[in-house]
Amino acid sequence: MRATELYAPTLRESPAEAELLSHKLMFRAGLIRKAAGGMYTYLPLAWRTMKKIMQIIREEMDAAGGQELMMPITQPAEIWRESGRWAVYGPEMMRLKDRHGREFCLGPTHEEMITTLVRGEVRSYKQLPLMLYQMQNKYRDEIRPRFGLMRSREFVMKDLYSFDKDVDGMNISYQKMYDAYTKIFTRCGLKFRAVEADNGAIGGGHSHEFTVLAPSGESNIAYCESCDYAASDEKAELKIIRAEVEEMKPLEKISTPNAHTIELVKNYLGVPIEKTIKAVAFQDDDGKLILAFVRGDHEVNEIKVLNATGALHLHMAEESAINAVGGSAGFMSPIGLKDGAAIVVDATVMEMYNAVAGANEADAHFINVNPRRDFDAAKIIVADIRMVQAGDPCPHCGAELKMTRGIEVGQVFTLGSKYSKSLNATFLDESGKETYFEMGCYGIGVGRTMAAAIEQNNDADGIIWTRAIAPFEVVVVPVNAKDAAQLEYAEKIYDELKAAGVDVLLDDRKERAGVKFKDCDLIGYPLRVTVSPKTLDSGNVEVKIRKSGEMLNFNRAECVDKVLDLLKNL
RNA sequence: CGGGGUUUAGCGCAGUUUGGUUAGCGCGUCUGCCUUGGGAGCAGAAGGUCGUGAGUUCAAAUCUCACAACUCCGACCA
Repeated sequence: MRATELYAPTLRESPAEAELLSHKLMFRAGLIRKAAGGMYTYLPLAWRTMKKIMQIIREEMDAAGGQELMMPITQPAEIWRESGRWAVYGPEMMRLKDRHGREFCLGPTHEEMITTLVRGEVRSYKQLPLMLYQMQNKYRDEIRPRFGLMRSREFVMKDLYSFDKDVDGMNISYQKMYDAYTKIFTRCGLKFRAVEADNGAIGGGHSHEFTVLAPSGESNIAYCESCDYAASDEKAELKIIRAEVEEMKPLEKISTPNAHTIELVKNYLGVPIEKTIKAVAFQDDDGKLILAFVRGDHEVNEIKVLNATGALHLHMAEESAINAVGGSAGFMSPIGLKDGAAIVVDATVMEMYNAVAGANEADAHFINVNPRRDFDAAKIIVADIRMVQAGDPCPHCGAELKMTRGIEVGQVFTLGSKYSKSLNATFLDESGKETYFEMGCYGIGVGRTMAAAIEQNNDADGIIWTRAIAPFEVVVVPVNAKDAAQLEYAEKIYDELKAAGVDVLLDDRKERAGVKFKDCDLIGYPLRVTVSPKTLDSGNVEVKIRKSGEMLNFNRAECVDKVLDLLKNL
C-alpha cells in the first residue's frame, strides 16, 4: 500500500471533545471520525487494526472449538418478551418498529437469538458441546457515551455462546474460553489481568473480566504480583487483620468536643488511627438504617454491605434515622444502641483491642472498646465489608496487593440454564430425559480492545502499536519522494518486504521529511525504514524502532532479513 | 434523567460583557516559488445559513425566549 493512496487524514490538533488520550490519538492519527454521539466510522487504518484483532480472536475461538456464524442485528421483540428481558432491559435497548408496526430491537447481545436458534435444532446430547460465535455490531443506548470507542453506543463485539449437556461440561467450556482469552490478549500485546467478577444475578457461576491495566481505566482493580490473583475493588476479598493482643482495659466514656471525624478524634486523643473504629450510616430502600463499622483507616465497601445485609440499594442515612435508634452522627458505635438498625461490623474490627469508638452521644467517645467483649454478638453481623487498599494482603498468597485502574475488554461467564429455561431450550440426555442446556457467554469488545491497546502503548509523539495489531508493520520512507533515485530505492525495499510477507506501507508522499516522520510516529508503525541521500550513498538503510526510538543501520542486502528479525520481538 | 459548560471556516480559538461598516486569528487546504532528516519559509487564494427557530431593534454573532446538538460531573457497562 502506498501512502498517496491511503485515506489517513491526520490532524495536528485534536477536537475539543476528545478527552481521553486514546480518543485524541485515534482522532489525530486518522483512525476514527464521529458520526453521532457514541457512533464512529472506523477509517482504513483503524479497520486494518480491527481486522487483525478480529483475526486473532477468530483463530483462538476456532482453536478452542468455536464455530463462527452471523446473526441479525435486528431482533424480533417476541423472543425478548419470551425471555422476559424486553421489559427488563429498559431504555438502554434501541427499539424500532417495521412498517407493519411489529417491534424489533437492535441487538445489545444475542442470548435470545442464539438460544432460539439452537433449541429447535439440537435435540440430542450427542450434538453437544456446541460453541457458536459471531463478530458484529451491537447496540446499547448508553446513558452517557464517552471516551470515544471506550463507551460507544454502536460497537463491534465478538460473542460466543456455549451449550453443554451438564454443569461439568459447561465448566470445561468456560475454561477453554478463559484460556483462549488469555491467548488472545497476550497475542495482542496487552498487559491485562483476568479479574474475578460478580455475576450473582445472572447465573451464580463463574465470571472473569479481562481487564487491560491502564491508569485511565474506569474500574479499580486490586491485583497481586506474586500470584495471578486480581479482583475488582468491589469484589476483592480481604483477610482479617489481627491486632496485637492486649489486656482488655475497662470501657470508659470521655469527652471529645466537636471531634466528629476520625481525623479529629485521632488528633484529639493522640491515638493511632488503627485504634479507632469508624461508622458509616446507610439506609436501604425501605428506610431501614444500616450501620457499618470499619477500622478508622479503612473504607466501607458498599457492595459487601449489600451482600451482608441482603439490601438491594444503599444511600446515605438521614440524621433523623440515626437519632431514632439513639445514635448521634459522628459519634456512633454499636454499644448501647436501640434496636431497629442493622449493625454490620467488619471482621477486622472484632480483632481490635482497647479501641476508640463513638459513645452515641454528641461530643463523647468510648475508649478501651473491645468489640468481642463490648459488642452484643446477638445484634451484630460480622462480615468482610471493607474496601481493599493497596498493601492489603492477597487472599491467595498473602503478598501485598497493588491497586491499578483497568479497562474491561472482555468477559467470560457461565449462564447455567437461565436462558435455556426461560426460552425452553432442551435436548434429550443419555437417559432420554428432556434436559435444559447449560450455557456460557463470552464477549470481547473489539474496538475497545484497540482503544485499550492505544491507551496502554503511547508516548508524546503518538501511538506505539505492537506488531500483531499494527495497521502496517513497517513503513518505508524516502526522505524526499521527489528524488527519483530515492523513491526507486525505497520502492525496491518495499517490494522485497512485501514479497517476504511483511505488511508494509510506502510513504511516497511528496512531503517534507519532518511531516512524514511526524505522521509515522503519530500513527505508530512499529518499524520505519528510512531512505535518504546518506543511505543511498553508503548502500545502507536506516531502521527506526518506534517503541524504543532506537535507530539502526543495516546493509542494503541484509535489510529485509534484519527487519523480519526485529519484527519478531515487536 | 439531574447539575454545569460549549456551539463562530476542515481543526483549534478570539469577537458577545457595552448591538453599529466588509466577522477575525493560528493551523490545515489550494496555486506559485523556495526547501527536503523532525509538522520550515515567502507570495497569493479559496473557504462562514455565527447550532436551529421565533422575537426585540433603524440595525443582532452580540439582547430575549424556546428548541437542538455536543461536552463535563453524578446513578449504568463489551
